[in-house]
Amino acid sequence: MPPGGPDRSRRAPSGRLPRGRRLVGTMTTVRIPAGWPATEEQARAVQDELRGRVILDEPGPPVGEGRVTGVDVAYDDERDVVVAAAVVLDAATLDVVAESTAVGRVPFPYVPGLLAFREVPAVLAALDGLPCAPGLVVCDGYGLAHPRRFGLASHLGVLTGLPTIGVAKNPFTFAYEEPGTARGSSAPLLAGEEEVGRALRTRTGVKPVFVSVGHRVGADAACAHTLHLARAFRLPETTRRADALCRRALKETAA
DNA sequence: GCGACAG
DNA sequence: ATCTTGTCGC
Repeated sequence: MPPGGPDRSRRAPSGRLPRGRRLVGTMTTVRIPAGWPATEEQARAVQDELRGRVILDEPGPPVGEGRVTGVDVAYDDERDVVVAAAVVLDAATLDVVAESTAVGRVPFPYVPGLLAFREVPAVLAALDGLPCAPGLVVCDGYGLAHPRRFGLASHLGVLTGLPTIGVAKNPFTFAYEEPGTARGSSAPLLAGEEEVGRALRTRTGVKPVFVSVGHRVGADAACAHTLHLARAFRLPETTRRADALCRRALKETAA
């Protein structure tokens, strides 16, 4: 190895060179945890056991103060690769404060109701790689709104102890009445008679997002945070940032 | 039994 | 989630 570090004169074929901003922050390699569920039955048993540890009676952090972190995951199932990203924003300005990514092998197939077993190890690693405390964690998916009331946001909350909420793009199997057309309008997300979340309109006249409580945050606060984070677009800035980062990291991992 | 089903 | 071109609009 010549002085000055790796040889950068060798170039990938033109056009395959990553353009744009370089990845910043840490890039962790994830191992599938020992004892990670291998079957759907085992995974459901884990959910049934951990569900009792969810905390639902805390109001959660104040809106617009401290830090808020978005987490998301991208896949290349062909290559058995998963990349997670965690992006920390200043809650007042929504400026990016820190970023972290993690790469690993896909630990579980996609099964509705068992999404967390696919995403959690990589997300935990991405959170671990952050140089600062995450504050409130906003997940791409559900928390309480789940067949066994223990979705991704609940799972991540219990494992980390952090306050979490889930903001999903689809109603999953749940029912809801169309909320009012104005930004800020909401309607209950229902599992039969039980309210498990809210359909929340973040942009006037645009399809709502589906908010549910994860861990240590109440439903009203979860919606207030979501509205605060989704000023210019339908989705919260946290998930937009995390989504963009893990996709970019996935592409640059393949190359 | 059949279909639906966060990402 | 991912596969994918152009297209309409600010």
